[in-house]
Amino acid sequence: MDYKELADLIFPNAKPIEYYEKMYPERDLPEGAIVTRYAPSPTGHMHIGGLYQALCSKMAATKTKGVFFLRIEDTDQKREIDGADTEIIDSLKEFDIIPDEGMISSDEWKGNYGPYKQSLRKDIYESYAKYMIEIGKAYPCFCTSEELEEMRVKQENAKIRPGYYGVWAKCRNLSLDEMAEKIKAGVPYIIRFKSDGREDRKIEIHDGIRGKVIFPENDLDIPIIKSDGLPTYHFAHLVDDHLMRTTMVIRGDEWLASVPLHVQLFQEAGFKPPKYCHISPIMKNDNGNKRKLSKRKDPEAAVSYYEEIGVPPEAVKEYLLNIANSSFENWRRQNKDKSIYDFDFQISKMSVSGALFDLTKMLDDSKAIISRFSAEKVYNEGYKWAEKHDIELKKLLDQKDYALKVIGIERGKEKPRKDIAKWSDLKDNIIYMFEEPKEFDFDKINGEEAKKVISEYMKLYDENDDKQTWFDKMKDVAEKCGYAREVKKYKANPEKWPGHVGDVSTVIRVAITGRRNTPDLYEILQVLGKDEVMDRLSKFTN
RNA sequence: GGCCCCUUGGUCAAGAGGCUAAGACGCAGCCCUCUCAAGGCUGAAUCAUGGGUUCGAUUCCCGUAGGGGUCACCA
Repeated sequence: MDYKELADLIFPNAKPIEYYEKMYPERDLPEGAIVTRYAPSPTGHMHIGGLYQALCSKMAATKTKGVFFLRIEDTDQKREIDGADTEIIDSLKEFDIIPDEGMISSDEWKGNYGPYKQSLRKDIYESYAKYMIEIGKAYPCFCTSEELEEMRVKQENAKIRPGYYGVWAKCRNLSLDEMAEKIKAGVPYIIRFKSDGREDRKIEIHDGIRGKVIFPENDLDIPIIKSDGLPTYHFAHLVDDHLMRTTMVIRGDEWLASVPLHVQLFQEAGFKPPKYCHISPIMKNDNGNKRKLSKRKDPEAAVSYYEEIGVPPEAVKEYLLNIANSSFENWRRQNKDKSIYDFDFQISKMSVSGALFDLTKMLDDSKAIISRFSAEKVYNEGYKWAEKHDIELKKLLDQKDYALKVIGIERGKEKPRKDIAKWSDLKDNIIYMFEEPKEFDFDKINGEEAKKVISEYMKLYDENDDKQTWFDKMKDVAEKCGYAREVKKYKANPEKWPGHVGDVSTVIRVAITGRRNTPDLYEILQVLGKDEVMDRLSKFTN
């Protein structure tokens, strides 16, 4: 019995790897092009950290005219959640982080290196597992989970490093004949990697974000094929990223400690390892303690949260990009209308320590983005959101032509209004333009005095006035009622008048909108139209 | 616990052996021919800690503390 015979016994039908090597050739890409991927497990809702990884990967690939693909890592059937894969696909679409290749539904994909879903690649893994056995780098292990547990307890009690290695790796030293015998006898087994690493030797790793990191070599004979016949993460990573010709692996830093194993796997298999980039998680301050954003505890960890409160996907991305490369926000200020893909994203500039999530800052980004949207876009996005989350807002927006005018107030100027951070702010922002206010809290000028101001104003009001004329009339009203025409003059001699033109316009503002603070009053009156203005004002004079 | 990584204002952070240690969010104040939102200006606020190396360290080295990650037939 030799390795070849053992391999044939275990995987009699597996194709030689040359078959796949030919099927998935090296990619013909320009110099320096990065081939990278987002490779989530479909185990739950899409997480903001996942979106962050996908964004960074897409940025890196796009910048170098490379390839960004989506691979679904569903080798753990126990943890798999139905529909999670399509949720991931949909989320990426929603955020316009479109993969060049990868799954486009539960069972379809685009691209020449598929399937891009691990459960569909079982034959491929078998070929490569067989290959590993043939070259003497893998072997069957017959230990039961009870035996492994027992071993772990022993190791723990003896205070030695736990794991399947060295003298603890019992099956590693079985003769090939013994292995074959057990297999023929039907003893269940898994396939393990045969590590030649030594724990007392160091390996230097060059991470694309962290720089040089030194680890002990891996000496664990880790499982590569589980008893269900599917590969473990590590082995699937080796096979897939080799065959998909990945050049850069961008993933969460929980994988950093596995890099010695991974480069060893590539080396022993005779393949070229990718460049690794481990990104730090997004954290949250929990009572003074920093911790990873958690799907269970933190609503803001789920990407769906932003859709629910109505933060545009663009804003979420911009915020994430700020965290990734802080020079982004300066760039953005200089390049307000450019696509994010024009930004010179540097994966190496990413922070090594995890950033605390800051919703306030994201909302600030969001305000800036929404302020630059056209009225049509605000209308459309707001409407889409309202249909799902706020039926009353939807009703208002159903008066489309009028709603567009309302939304257009102070929009499209050099300094557009920045007062909407999320669609859930919209209704409160515009409601008084649709419904007459019911409560009026006049400020300085109230009661009979306010009535007088209003009736004087009604005498002069002409909807055809331009803004200057309109404001001059406001000053006339102020003067007529005994207030200062100019704020400045008033401030110079506050004892001379009971108030100024600002106080007077506040009366009109409150009478019309029920609020003391609103956008430009002139524009509001224009949009409301003469009839409505007179109607609202006359309530106070009758 | 072993191994690995990290530590600049409240937050995100730039930075380099010698700088008044950028910028952004937030906060405070002022300005801006009507209020807000903006915008402009100004301000308060930072190099975890103890030792070295050095003429000089926040930057380099070592230790300490704190934080994070990892040690599965999970990814």
